Amino acid sequence: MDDQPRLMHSSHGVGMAGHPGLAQHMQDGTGGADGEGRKQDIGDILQQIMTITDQSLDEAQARKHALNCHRMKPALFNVLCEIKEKTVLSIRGAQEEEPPDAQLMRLDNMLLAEGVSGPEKGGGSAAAAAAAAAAGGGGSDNSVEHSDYRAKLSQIRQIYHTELEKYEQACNEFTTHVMNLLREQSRTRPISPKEIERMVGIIHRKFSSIQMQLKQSTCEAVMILRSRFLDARRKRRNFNKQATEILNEYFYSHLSNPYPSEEAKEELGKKCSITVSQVSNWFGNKRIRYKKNIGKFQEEANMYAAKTAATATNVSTHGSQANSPSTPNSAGDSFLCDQPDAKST
DNA sequence: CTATATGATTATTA
DNA sequence: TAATAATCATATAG
Repeated sequence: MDDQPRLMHSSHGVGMAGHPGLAQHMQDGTGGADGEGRKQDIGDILQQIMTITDQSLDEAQARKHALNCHRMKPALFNVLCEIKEKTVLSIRGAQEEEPPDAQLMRLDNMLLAEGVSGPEKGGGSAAAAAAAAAAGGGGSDNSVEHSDYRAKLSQIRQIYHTELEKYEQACNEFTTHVMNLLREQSRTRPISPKEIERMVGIIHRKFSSIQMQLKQSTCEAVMILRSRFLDARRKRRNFNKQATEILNEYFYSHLSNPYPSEEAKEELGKKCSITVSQVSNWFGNKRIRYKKNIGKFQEEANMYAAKTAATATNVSTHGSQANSPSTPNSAGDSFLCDQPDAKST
């Protein structure tokens, strides 16, 4: 009873001022009579552990078998189980959280939306085309225009699925392997189902992080593909001369309020054989660019003013209109009300 | 090849 | 929700 405190201090005398150190005690042995035998045992075991890597596999197997057949083995195993039972409580509950990872969900959603991870549309390309046409609501050339896009997309899809399957398979393989290993080991050391479960969880997490990389890169590829094929900016064509003529005529003849109504837009679109949204784009661009640099458009403005004047006179058969087109902006250009900065160089 | 023109998209605003 | 402003990506002129 009074042995314990003495063990701590007796051999050192002056107690090291702070760090007793476990190794120190073990080396000292403290001269205890009962420690001698155990020390010997521990030394033996350490020796065995140190040399275990030098042993051949057969030797190790033989030793393992011998241990397994040892008559004390069941009893020792029970003891191990008991100890483990007590200590396992501490590690349980340490890692239970499994957040559904927003990043992964985003990727999944996107892949699903792009039809990469969705159901196989198979050879039913006709059905897909029909669906696309129906969705487009009249874009007959839509499917033709995007056929190579879809081809590339399905290529990506195939790669994605192949890789995914490969990872899945590898994961299963590895899991099986590890479980076999654990089962094998559970003959010599106690392994709870919980631990196995945990191990499987760890493996799955690792593999799913790999899958996440795959999904990430697939998403990137799809995005690049999209921007390459579906971005209308990449295949921009100028409107033909006549169309711009018509649009400019309207713009400069409504310079004080160049905001065509929906009806007018439809009319213009029909005349120029472009869509209403293209008309809207054109007017949006025209307004902002005109406002930004009126000087640059002066000439154009004069030209179209003259032109409309000419057609007007043509219609009215009256030519002597004192229409001076040199300063067309002097009138109430109400849409210019807010002049930010006339960048005149 | 460089600079400008131009149609389309995106973000912001009222 | 449409207009605006900024920006992109190409077309075209020089």
